[in-house]
Amino acid sequence: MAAERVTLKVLAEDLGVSPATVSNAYNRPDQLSEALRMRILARAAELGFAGPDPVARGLRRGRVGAVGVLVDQSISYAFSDPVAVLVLDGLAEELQDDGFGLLLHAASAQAGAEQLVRAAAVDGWVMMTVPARHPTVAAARAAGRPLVVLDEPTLPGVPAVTIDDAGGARAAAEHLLSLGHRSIGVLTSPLHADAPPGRLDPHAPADAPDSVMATRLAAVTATLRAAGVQEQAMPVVECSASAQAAGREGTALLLEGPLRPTAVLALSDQLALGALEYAREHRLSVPGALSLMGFDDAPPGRTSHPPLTTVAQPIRERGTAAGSLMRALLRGDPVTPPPPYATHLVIRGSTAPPRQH
Amino acid sequence: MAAERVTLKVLAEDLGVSPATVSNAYNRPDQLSEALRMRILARAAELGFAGPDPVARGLRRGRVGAVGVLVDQSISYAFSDPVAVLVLDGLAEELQDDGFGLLLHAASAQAGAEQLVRAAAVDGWVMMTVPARHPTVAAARAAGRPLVVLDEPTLPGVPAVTIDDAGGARAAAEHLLSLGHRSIGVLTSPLHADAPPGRLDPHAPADAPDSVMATRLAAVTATLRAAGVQEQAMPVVECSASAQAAGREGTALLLEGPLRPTAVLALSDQLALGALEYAREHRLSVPGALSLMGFDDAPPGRTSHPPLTTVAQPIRERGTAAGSLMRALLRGDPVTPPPPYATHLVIRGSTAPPRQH
DNA sequence: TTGAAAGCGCTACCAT
DNA sequence: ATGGTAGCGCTTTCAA
Repeated sequence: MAAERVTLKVLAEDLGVSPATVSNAYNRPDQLSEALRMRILARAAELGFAGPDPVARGLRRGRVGAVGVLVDQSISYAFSDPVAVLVLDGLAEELQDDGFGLLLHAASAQAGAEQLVRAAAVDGWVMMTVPARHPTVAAARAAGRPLVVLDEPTLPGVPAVTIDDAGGARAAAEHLLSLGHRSIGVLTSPLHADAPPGRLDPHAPADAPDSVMATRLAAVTATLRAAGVQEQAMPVVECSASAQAAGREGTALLLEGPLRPTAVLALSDQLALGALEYAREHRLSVPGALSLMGFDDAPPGRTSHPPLTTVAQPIRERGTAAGSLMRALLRGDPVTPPPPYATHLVIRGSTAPPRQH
Repeated sequence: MAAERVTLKVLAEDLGVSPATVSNAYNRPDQLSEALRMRILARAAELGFAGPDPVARGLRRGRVGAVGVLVDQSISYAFSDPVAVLVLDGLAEELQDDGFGLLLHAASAQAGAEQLVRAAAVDGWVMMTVPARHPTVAAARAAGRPLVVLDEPTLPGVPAVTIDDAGGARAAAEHLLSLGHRSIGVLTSPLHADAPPGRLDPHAPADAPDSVMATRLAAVTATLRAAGVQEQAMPVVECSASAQAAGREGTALLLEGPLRPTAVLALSDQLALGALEYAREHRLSVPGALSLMGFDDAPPGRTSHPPLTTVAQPIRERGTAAGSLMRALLRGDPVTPPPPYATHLVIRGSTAPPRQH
C-alpha cells in the first residue's frame, strides 16, 4: 500500500489537533502557543511535510505568488539582449520582496503560445516589448488580472513603463549633425514581420507605427530631414534581429552601398556593437573613419573599444518601476501610470567629426 | 453591488447546464455536442469568462503547469552568462510542448530565498549550477516533487545533466602543452565564497571540491603537473565572478606577476573573453604574444577577434535533455540519468606556439 | 488558545 | 450526450 500523502490535515490528525491549528503554526505563529507550534513543526519534519501546499493555498487565498512575464519571440532571444536581462533583474528584485516569482512565457510564433498564457497560474502579467497584435497579448488581457506593460504594446487603461524614445532619438541625430555629419546610415531592428533584412523603403509604413523602434526611427529621420539631409544620404537598414550579428550584417549593407555614410546611427546598442564589429573587421577606425552611435546605454557598450556614444535610459530602474506598479495593482491600490522616463545623451568615444577630404 | 465574478459555475448556471458540461467544453470537446459547446464558448466570451481558473484546475489535477528553475545568485547574474541563457532556452522549449512554463527563482544570498522556493506553486524543480549547500537546495528537495539538476549540485538519487569536465579540461591543457607552452596561467571563476579575487594558493581546497569549476581546475593542474610544469609556472587566479569583466581583471593579476605566462587557460569562455579584452587594451597580439583558451564554446567566443580556441560542450542540448528528464519524471516514467556529455577541443584562432625568444 | 465548518473553482468519476 | 457530486488542500471566520 502506498504511503498516504502527508497533507496538513493528515498531520493534524496525527497530532490530534485541528487543521486550523496546523495552518496557524505556519501562517500566524501568534495564534498558538510556542510549545504547540514547536511540536507541530517537529512532527511535520518527521513526517516529511514541507509546509502547506502552495497551489491549495493559492486557490484559497486567491493568490499564487507568481507574476507572468511575457517576452518577445523566445527565451533566448529576449535574454540575449542585455537590456532585457537588466530590466528583468529589476523586476524580479522588486517582486520577490512580496514573495512573487517570475513565470516566463514567450510570445513565440508557435501555435498554442496563447494557450500557455491562458493556462498559466499567475497573479498578473507583465509584457515586455511584445508586438501588440500577438495573440498572447489578448490572452493575457483576457485573464482579467493586473497588467503592466514595458515599452509595448500600448493598451488603453494599462499602465506602461516607457521612455522618451522620440526625444532620445532626436538627441542622437542632433549629436551627429552637430559634429558635421551629413551622410548618416541608420540601423533599426525589425519593423516588419517576415521582411527580409535590408534597405528600407523610406515610405513603407512600419507594422506597428507606435512601436519603440518605429518611434525612434521616425524621430531620427524627421530630425535629419529638418536639417536638410537628403533622403539618399540617410539610408535605413532594417536588420534581421535586435542582435549584434544582425547589426554587423546590416552595417555591411549600409556601408557597401553607393553613397558611403560617415556615421552610423544604430537604434540600439546591440546593433551598434555589431557595427563596431564590422568596422574592426574592415579596419575602419572608429571614430576616425566612421562615427557610431548606439541607443540604450547597455553595459556592453560601456566597455567596448571605443566605448559607445549613446542615448542613456534607466534600464534596471524601469524593471523595478514595473515591479512596483504590479505590486500596487496586486494590492488593489490605485496606480497612475508613470510618465515616460527621460533619456540623455552620453558622449563617449565612438563619435567624432567626419574626416575631411 | 460588485458584479459577481464569472466562474465556471456561474457560467453553467447562466446557461442552465451543469458545471461538468462547461468543464468538458474546455477540456474534453468530444464529450458534448458541437452545438452545445459553441453555445457555451460564445456565452463565455460574452460574460468575459476566460476559461477555467488555472489555480483551481491545478489543485484538482495535481499539476499547475510550471516548472521551477533555481538559478545561481540572481536573475541578471545567471542571464549574463550566454551558456545559461542557451541552456534555459532548450529547457523552455522542451517543457512548453507539455504546457509547462518556467518559474524563475534565484538562489540568492538574501535571507528568505528558501521561503520563496517553499511557497512556489510548481510541479518540479530544475537546479542550474546552484551551490550544494545553499538553503534553497534543501527547500527544493523537501518539496517532494520531481527534481533535475544541471551541472551542480550532485544529489543522490537526483538525475543530473553534466558534461565531462575533467576530460575537457585535460584536453585544453594538453592542447597548450602540445603547442609548446610551459608557462600557463589559469583563470577560474569563484571557488570560495567571500574570497577576494586573486592568486589562488595551490593547496587551498575549494569550498565544493566536486563543483564544475573545481573539477576543471583539478584536471588542468594535474595535467600540467604531469607534464613537468612547475607550480610557479602555472599560476591560478580566482576571478570575482564568471563574467567578462572579472576575467579582464584576473588576467591583469596573471600577467602582471613575476613570471609572465605565454598562455592563459580560462575555465570558461566568458573569462577568456575578458582575457582577450585585456590583451587588446595592452596591445598584446593574440595568439602571437599570448595564447588564450576558453571552455564551453559559447556563441560570443565564436565571433570574437580572434575566435576562441575552446572546449565545446553541447549547451542548448543539455537544456532540452534536462527538460525531457523532467517531462519523464512528471509523467511518472522511470528515468535513467544520462552519462556526462562528451566535450571536444575546438581549435580556432586564439592559440599558437609561444613566441621564441 | 484552540477548533468546527464553509468554501476557494474546478474536474473526474459515476449515473442517467 | 449530459449532469450530480465529492473532494483536491488549504485558510479563515466565528465560536468556544
